[in-house]
Amino acid sequence: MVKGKIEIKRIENLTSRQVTFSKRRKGLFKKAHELSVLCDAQVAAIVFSQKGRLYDFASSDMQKMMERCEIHRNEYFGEENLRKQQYVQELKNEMVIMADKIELLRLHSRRLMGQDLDSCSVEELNEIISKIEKSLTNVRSRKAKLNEDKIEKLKEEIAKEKEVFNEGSRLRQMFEAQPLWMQSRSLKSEKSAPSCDCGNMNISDVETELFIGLRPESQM
Amino acid sequence: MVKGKIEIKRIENLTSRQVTFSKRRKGLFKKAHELSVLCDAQVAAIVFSQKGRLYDFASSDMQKMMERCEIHRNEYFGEENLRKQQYVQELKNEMVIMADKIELLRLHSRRLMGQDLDSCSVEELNEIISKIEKSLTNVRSRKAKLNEDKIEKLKEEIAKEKEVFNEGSRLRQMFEAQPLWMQSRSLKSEKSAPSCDCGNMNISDVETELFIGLRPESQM
DNA sequence: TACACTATGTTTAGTCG
DNA sequence: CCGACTAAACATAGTGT
Repeated sequence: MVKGKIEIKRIENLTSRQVTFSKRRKGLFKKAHELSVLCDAQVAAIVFSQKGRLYDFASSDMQKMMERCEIHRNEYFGEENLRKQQYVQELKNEMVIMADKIELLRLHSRRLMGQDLDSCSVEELNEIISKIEKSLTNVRSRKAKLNEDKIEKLKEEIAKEKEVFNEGSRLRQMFEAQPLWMQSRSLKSEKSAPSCDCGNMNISDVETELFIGLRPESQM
Repeated sequence: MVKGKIEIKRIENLTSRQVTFSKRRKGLFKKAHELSVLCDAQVAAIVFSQKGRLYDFASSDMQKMMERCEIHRNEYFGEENLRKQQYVQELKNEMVIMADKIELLRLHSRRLMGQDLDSCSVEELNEIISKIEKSLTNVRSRKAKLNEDKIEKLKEEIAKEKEVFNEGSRLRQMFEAQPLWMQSRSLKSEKSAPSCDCGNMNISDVETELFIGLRPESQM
């Protein structure tokens, strides 16, 4: 039984630590109680075990204890609260500004729409008219641009169509100019496979054009 | 030097009590500290003296200590906080809605002003044009109304002026139609006082008209 | 008032059942 | 795991300075 003084540092042995925790906790609360009685003071002791379990002692009502405690720490808390209130106030101010902006924009829009003009002088009306006319010009020119673009596209399409049509009619002309024996031969080859062995034909460019017309890069 | 065990009850002697308070308080905090270190626990001790003075010890951060304490005891506080946060969130949501509204109104205005039309189709442009034309009609008709009102007022003014003028010229005509002797007499009376004793005149209506002309209810 | 001292009571680490 | 035990360490009431 060798009992020596102990170092104040974490007890590594779990069991020892738990036992000591229990004993000393009890001792602490006893001392707290004695202090409160002997000296007529309010004493509270709060202990959280490693596992997060709460043990507490309070000489008088714990709630009152805590309230008094909060008076002291309210300095911090109060600041926090004030900061939040200021933030809310800032938000509200911004909202007022936004609401004004909305009202102004709405009025502006309405005037541009030719409403709420009762309070306008002739000069103001003139200004609005000039704005609207300018705007009308802008919108119309935009529309005109779009329409022109569309027309341009259509023209191109028509041009292409025409191209195809011309190709067709040119071929037909050539076809009609051919001697009859050649016509029948062409018809026959069209009906069957497109493979044609026409090594004995002298109008070779017709054949060439026929294939170029189907290639994507071919243009007028 | 008689030292015996003491009863745990309030110390009546003030000085003794204060001394004991100091000593035992120190002891309590020391024990609290030892407990926290030896057993790796969080320990807090709070002492209020009779005078209301606060002494406290906390093994780790007091704020954290209190927060953990609040987890156990504070439902009201948490709710309060949550309520505030929700309020702030509501404000923020409203602001987002307002911002959207502003953006929409701004876009509407800009379109009405003939700007930012790139993304509009021809149909949309037609709609805008029809709006603007309607608006232009409105504003112009309002302007016309104002101008007409103004013209009406001016006409009235001119009519009054004319009235006064007519009165004057009629008087002049009558004056010129008078015989010479009467003219000189009139001139003389004009130069002197307007008082005229003309009882021997037979053109009495002239005299009457002269006075009626100055009355407010007289009209052409 | 405040500190130092010390006899004595109290607490508790380690041990045992 | 718990409680009991015990001696060493500790805390402190009363006292003196």
